[in-house]
Amino acid sequence: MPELPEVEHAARTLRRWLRGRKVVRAEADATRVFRGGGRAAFARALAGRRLRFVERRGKVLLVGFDRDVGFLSRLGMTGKWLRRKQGAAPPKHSRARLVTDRGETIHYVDPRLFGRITPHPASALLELPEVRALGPDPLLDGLDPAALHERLGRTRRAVKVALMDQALVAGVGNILATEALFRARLHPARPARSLSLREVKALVRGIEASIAHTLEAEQGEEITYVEEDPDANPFLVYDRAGSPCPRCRTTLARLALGGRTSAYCPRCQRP
DNA sequence: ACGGATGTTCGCGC
DNA sequence: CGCGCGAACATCCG
Repeated sequence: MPELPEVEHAARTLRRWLRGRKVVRAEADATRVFRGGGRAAFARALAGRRLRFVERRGKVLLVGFDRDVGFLSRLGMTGKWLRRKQGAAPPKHSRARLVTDRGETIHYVDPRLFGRITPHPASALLELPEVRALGPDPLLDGLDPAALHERLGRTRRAVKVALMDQALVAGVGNILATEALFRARLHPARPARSLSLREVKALVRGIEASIAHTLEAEQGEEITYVEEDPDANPFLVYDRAGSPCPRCRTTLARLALGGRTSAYCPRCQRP
């Protein structure tokens, strides 16, 4: 479930679940989620701690508690946080848990184990190299078309590959890049440096519109992640290769770039 | 059964 | 150093 809009939704949800709450017990199973160490520290340090903040930077969640305790959470490809009432059966693939003073359990669930939880002092989270290395966050910082145009002009990569570089823009993944390029009518393989400022402006609008669109789809019941909605692909072109373009009805094509596939309209998005 | 999936990271080669 | 490519990670789904 992880790209900027989904992670933003996860942050808001986690914030609501844990606001004002104290963690009475924390558990962490021995899995790759804690690669890099900190599994024992997670369980030990969080017991008795009260939430201070849940922040997001790009696709990264930063969770802080009192006494300067905290952790960073990356959801990888299939990570998510879920809440279960007292006595409820744990969800499948629960990898770590926070039991609150209301008796609820907040599970970190991750079938493929691509996600990661890393304990750090709460005050250090924003200063971590992996957080500082992130480019501007479209929601928190906004995107400056002139600055993005300048950055895109410095690479020989395809615009879609450049867009997914977290140092250029934080939080854009395969879906968001695919959707934003469609909205901006830009071919995914266009060299990033070939884009005019006018085209970059359209791209920024495309990114913002795609984020807003996905966030809207996420708003609903507390555990309703878009991905879990069977048969409800809320995207314009992502995963729709072979279907008609929503704009001109031309059959959408598929293209692989940087190991990821894009759907695009060969008529609306010319090379 | 085979292939691909919203991410990150590493090694290899040019 | 920049960049493309493939692989690896582990599970599910069609």
